[in-house]
Amino acid sequence: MPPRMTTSSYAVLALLDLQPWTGYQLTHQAQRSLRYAWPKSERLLYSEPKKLVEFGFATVHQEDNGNRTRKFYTITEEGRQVLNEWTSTRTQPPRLEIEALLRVLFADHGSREDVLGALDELGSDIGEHHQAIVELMGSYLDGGHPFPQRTHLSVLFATFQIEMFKTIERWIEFARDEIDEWPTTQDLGMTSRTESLARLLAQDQSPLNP
Amino acid sequence: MPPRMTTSSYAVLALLDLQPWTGYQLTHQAQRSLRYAWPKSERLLYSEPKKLVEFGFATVHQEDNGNRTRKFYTITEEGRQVLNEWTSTRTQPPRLEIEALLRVLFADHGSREDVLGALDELGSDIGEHHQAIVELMGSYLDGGHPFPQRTHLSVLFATFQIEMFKTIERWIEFARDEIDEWPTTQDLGMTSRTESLARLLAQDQSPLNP
DNA sequence: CACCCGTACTGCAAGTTGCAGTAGACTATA
DNA sequence: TATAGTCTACTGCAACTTGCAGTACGGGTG
Repeated sequence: MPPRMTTSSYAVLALLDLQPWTGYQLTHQAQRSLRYAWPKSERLLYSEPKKLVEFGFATVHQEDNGNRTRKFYTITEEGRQVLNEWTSTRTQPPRLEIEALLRVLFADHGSREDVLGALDELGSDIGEHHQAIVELMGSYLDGGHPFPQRTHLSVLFATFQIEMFKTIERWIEFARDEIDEWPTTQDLGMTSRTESLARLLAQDQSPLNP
Repeated sequence: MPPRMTTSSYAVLALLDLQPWTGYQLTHQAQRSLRYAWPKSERLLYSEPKKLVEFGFATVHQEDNGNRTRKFYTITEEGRQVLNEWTSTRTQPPRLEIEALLRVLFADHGSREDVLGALDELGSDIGEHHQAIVELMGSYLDGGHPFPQRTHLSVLFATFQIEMFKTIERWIEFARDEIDEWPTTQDLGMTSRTESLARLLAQDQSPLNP
């Protein structure tokens, strides 16, 4: 019956520590800034601040804007406290959900075009976010960080994203080249190319960076 | 009321296409082979084959093993058909959930040791799986693939994993070095190091591979 | 004045997870 | 030979999370 503080609750609490937000603003801010570390749905992001109020880790006050009201959430002293305590708890293991990879693993149920299409979708998703983060870094240099004292954290985080995106994009190109060599998706087994690949991997060497 | 075929349902169906499995075997097989493309809980993996039977995409038959029964699930012709149709549908966007990164982004609520600890946890999680996949590639070379005709797919998938793991491990080292330079976690803002980092990222260059 | 888009949410069903619980079979050790 | 521990083989349930539909106000455009 009683809900618990989840990682998502702490993520929202950490945003509230920056400034008070409305539910609507929180959903947008969270989806922009937390998307590649802790992606959460709009729906959840509306619910979390309510939970925080129940716990006493945030307060809510209404502001009238014409005929409608907006609810602003503000962190409390207790909220700041549990946020600080959270930093020394154990983290959950990482979790990568990439359906396009599943399509590669089971590519033998479809055509070469099918699996290449899945790679295209992955590439354009990643490409969009890649471009966005590069542009964001440009804006930081022009003095555009909304919380300038936190720039060192944002930039270190962005470094991860850029590395990740570049890696995925390089692999997609590699995979496309590999699949272009296949006459079909099925029953190829241990070809000579696959064998030399496996040999590299078994020695923990990267086939992408020669 | 009526459940739908989810990506997880297709993933299980694809495993059933390889051979019949019991629920217990499915959970283990799925967690070994799909873990880094489509990680799902043991609980769900027990439920999915039941759903497939309801849909008529699998059949179940009991085998007696002493005083207990094991339920084996087998794919049907309709199951094979929908599996083939699945390959040309759109994929879901990728989703990376990494709590350790959230700890980096909000590192200013704790000590340098706290955030370094979170990076350690990420490193050992990734390290374990990195080692496992390298060993798996070794066993493939020794003729150990359970479905030899699928080796080309498994190895291409493994290439992704190795690249990903190496990238994360390199970034962790980089981040550790960066954090070692910080006198504290808070309010550093745009230091000269951070600025040169941001400058590289804004030009879409990797600071890790000089 | 109608229509569309952005703001600002809520309700609900279904998908998913973690944990506790149940229970038989096999193995090592005292 | 008793018993403890581990592996096999699941089920039930509460809580967490998502996606979608629905509601409704405000501002700008034609």
